[in-house]
Amino acid sequence: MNKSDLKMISVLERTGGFASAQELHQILRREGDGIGLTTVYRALQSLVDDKIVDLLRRDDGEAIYRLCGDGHHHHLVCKGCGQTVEIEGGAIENWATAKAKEFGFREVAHTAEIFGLCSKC
Amino acid sequence: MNKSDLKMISVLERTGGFASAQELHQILRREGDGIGLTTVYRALQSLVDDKIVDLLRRDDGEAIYRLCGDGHHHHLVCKGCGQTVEIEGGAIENWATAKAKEFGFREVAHTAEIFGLCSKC
DNA sequence: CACGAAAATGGAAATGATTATCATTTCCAA
DNA sequence: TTGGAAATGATAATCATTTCCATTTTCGTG
Ligand SMILES: [Zn+2]
Ligand SMILES: [Zn+2]
Ligand SMILES: [Zn+2]
Ligand SMILES: [Zn+2]
Repeated sequence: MNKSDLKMISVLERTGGFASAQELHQILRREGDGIGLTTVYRALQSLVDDKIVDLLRRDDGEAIYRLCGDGHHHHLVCKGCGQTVEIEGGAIENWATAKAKEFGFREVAHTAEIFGLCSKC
Repeated sequence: MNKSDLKMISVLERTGGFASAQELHQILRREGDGIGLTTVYRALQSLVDDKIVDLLRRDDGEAIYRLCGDGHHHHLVCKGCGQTVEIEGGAIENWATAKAKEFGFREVAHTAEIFGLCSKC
């Protein structure tokens, strides 16, 4: 956890929803920070490794990042403004376990996200 | 649905699980087909538009494609060999609807996939 | 069959995100 | 203070995907 990591956490907090590495870099530059693009990528990767930020993909494949709470959870994401709500998996957790067992799969993990328009959008 | 589209369906059937555009192109070339990379991308995109193949992303963001049955369903994917089983969403469908309503989201869609190791791997 | 328009094709160049290099700077403990 | 490790950032390299454009194929019509 070095200086750049903290800087990335700070800008992610301020921007709220998602952002790509390139966008975060531009934001910092605009604010007068001379941080290099290389360092932005390195810091984000480090935060992803430490499970402090989530990495997901835009439709075009570009990586986007967001701060993410501890523990296992899922997301409800607004397609309009990017606002993200962390939610419990509820019944999904059992569903995933049951389906995996049914087909003889081991060491299972799962992903589940809901996309839609929030009340403001 | 032109000649190239059918060719891509054929090679996807033969390879079974996932494959990237580059990989599918190489396979066809190896088989003596002189198809161009551009055409491979075009055909795959067309099949995705027609919902005949699924597009998802490798960890590094590269697009991978797979044949996909009709209607809404989810997947159980082997991390080892890529074997994919199409499964029903079951409890997920209600979970997604309920969570969306709870937070005032409209026009919702969802994704859910389970990853693990199949009995052979 | 012959002709022309429209669609399909594929090679080459352009694009753009991400990663690799590498010289320089910053940290920090001894 | 100092020597080495870690961090930094400019630049170049990579590589999937898209764009361009000239050529070929397809296909309906006369
Ligand atoms: Zn919104
Ligand atoms: Zn879960
Ligand atoms: Zn397997
Ligand atoms: Zn579903």
